[in-house]
Amino acid sequence: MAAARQSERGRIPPHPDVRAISTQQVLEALVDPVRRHIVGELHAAREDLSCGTIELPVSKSTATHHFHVLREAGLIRQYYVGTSRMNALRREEFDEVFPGLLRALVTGHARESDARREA
Amino acid sequence: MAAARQSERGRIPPHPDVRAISTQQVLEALVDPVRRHIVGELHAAREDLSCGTIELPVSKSTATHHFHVLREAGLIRQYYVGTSRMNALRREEFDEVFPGLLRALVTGHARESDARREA
DNA sequence: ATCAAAGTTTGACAGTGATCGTACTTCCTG
DNA sequence: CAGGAAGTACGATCACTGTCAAACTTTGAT
Repeated sequence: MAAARQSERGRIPPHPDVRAISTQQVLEALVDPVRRHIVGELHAAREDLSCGTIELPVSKSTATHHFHVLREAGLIRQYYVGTSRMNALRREEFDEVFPGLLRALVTGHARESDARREA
Repeated sequence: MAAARQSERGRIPPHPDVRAISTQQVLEALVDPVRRHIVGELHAAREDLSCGTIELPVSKSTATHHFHVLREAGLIRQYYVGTSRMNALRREEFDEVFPGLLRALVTGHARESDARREA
């Protein structure tokens, strides 16, 4: 392979193997509402999203922190496209190790978002 | 009803309606490993357990705190029998509002307990 | 060559929550 | 009724984590 693919250029630290992630780590990641929002949006969008396209009520540096935590918890995979860092939900991989968990939480996310909108 | 049942005597504050519990509150309750252990034990035991019969690596006062959090999060129901405070997992109720969540987490609990035992 | 856009890194700060010991309450038993 | 068992309540620590601003890096456009 003569040239590294564009997606690989932006030295993003290696992603963890989901099988090496503990329930503890996953819950610590998902207990934060901002991070749960990110996961919910990625799940609903059904496509990869750049950090910037997900509206968050925090500063950019804080957002970076949250994406970092999600990546370390095996929930998202990140790669660069130009200057944008893309985020992909690691659905299948995650589901194999924590069956039903993502579904259960995203259900709650959707339900409570609806409730907010109706209010 | 001439006499209050024994179970009702020990003024335990009223239990919340599970439908009024947010995902946020549930996750804050379950992110703590001690509390997850309690839930796991209640789930495995398939019967109500007094606070004292669940071994915990913390002091009594801290244990009280954890049971309190679980009760407020709609995960357990408490009642007195003599001087013992019994704890019942609110399975069905909880499952109706957060379908799949308990199952998903207890699965992880069991799996990781097994891993520890094998080591 | 610049410039702007998109994120990252670093350091500091503040709020929260888990923890403990001590003192207190209730209930059962001898 | 005295003693013990089972928890609770209260305050005080202490560590962690979410937050931000400021300075920096990399990439794409003009």
